[in-house]
Amino acid sequence: MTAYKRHVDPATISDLTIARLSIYLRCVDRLIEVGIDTVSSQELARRFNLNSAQIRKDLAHFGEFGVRGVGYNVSELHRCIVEILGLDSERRLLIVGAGNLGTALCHYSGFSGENFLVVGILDRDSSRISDPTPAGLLVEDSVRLGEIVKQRQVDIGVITTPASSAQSVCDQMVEAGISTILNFAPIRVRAPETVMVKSVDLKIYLEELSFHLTQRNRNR
Amino acid sequence: MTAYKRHVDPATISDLTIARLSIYLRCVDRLIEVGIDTVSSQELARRFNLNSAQIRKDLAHFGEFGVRGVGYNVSELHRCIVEILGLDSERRLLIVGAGNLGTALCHYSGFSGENFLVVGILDRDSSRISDPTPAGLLVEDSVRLGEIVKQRQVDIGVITTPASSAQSVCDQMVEAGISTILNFAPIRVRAPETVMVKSVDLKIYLEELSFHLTQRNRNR
DNA sequence: GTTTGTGAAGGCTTTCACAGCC
DNA sequence: GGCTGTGAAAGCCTTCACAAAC
Repeated sequence: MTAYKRHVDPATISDLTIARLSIYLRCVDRLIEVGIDTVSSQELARRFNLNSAQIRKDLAHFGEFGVRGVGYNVSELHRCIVEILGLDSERRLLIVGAGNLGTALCHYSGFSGENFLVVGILDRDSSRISDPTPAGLLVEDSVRLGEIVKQRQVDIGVITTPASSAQSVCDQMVEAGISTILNFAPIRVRAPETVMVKSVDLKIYLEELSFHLTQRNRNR
Repeated sequence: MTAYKRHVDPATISDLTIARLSIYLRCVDRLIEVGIDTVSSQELARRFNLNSAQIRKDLAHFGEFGVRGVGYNVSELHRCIVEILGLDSERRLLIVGAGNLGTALCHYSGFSGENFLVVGILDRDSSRISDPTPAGLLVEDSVRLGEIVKQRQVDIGVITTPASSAQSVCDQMVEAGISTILNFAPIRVRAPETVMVKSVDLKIYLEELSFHLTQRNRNR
């Protein structure tokens, strides 16, 4: 039983639209905090620096949530976006690579709060194994990856190894049956079509900013 | 004296092109490791899962680096991309928000290696102040932000506070003269046109993956 | 022969603007 | 009056395909 009706084939919905739904969810959260219970797309756009037509179009992919002449009911909108994004189900994460970034994400609230839960952190370097992370998880040996994925019902694999081992970790994850991977290693990992891989390279953001600093200095 | 000539107004170059230059740089790094010294756009595309026309077009914004019939000289390409992105200058970062993410980034190699250097980490919570981070930096009081920005010649401000304080930290950074900001708080911060703000919301990636897991389960 | 650099085409995304509804 | 939902327009990005260069 769903609270919303899809208007279009979900496979045709752009990742950009999905990413924006997350943003809208943050906005709606803030409106709830402030105690607002009805909001128009214009008001949302004005408050959070968005485009009202885009908000309406994004939401329209999933049904008709609004009331013409009135706007959207904030708590209903919240419920619908949560359901669309599947945030009403628990998602179990396994982090592979217990370096700085891996251990950090392990206790980063965004990664282990509400419906997301880190169920393990692995490394192949024996000197890191058994260091208890501040979150209370032990670092385990990555040779146990396959076993752990099954035992702990991992939904999402997170790669935080150096570039050199990322592809092999990805292969092991796919082999173990993981179909959804978040990769922080600075390399494009390859996986079968059926596996969803999302890559995030934090250094790219710094390098982009560096480019803009360079431009700024030239224009002086 | 620059190693490359711009063909177009840099302001018209898309951020997507700049982000890809970072990716190309990683690829070129790997080619250098492997000892390859000439590469065609086709070969680059094949090896790293890219599009050859796009590589050529991206590079063409900044000059003519290739030799027709031959390809690109790997070390020259490396030098040029480094220069375009401004990675030949030191970039000094100040992190504000000494929670899990902030302290993690502080010793994440991508953030404090080569030309990027974390010169300070601040928090307004007195219980966090003076905890030495593993990188050896002390957490300082964020009331000193303006002073520290000037003293330590900060180039890039990094916001790792909760959403609720992000806008105020951003305002303080702008006030202190920082023109380039990387924001990890899950909120769109507002800044004057002259300030470049890049936002990264790690939770969005998880929520996107969660959406795809939901789709997958429905289609069963 | 090979490969670059690039106009043109195609595809995708955002924005406009208004009919339809409250 | 107001606001949503949406076709059409505009804008942006990627890909194709080939002339120019080696």
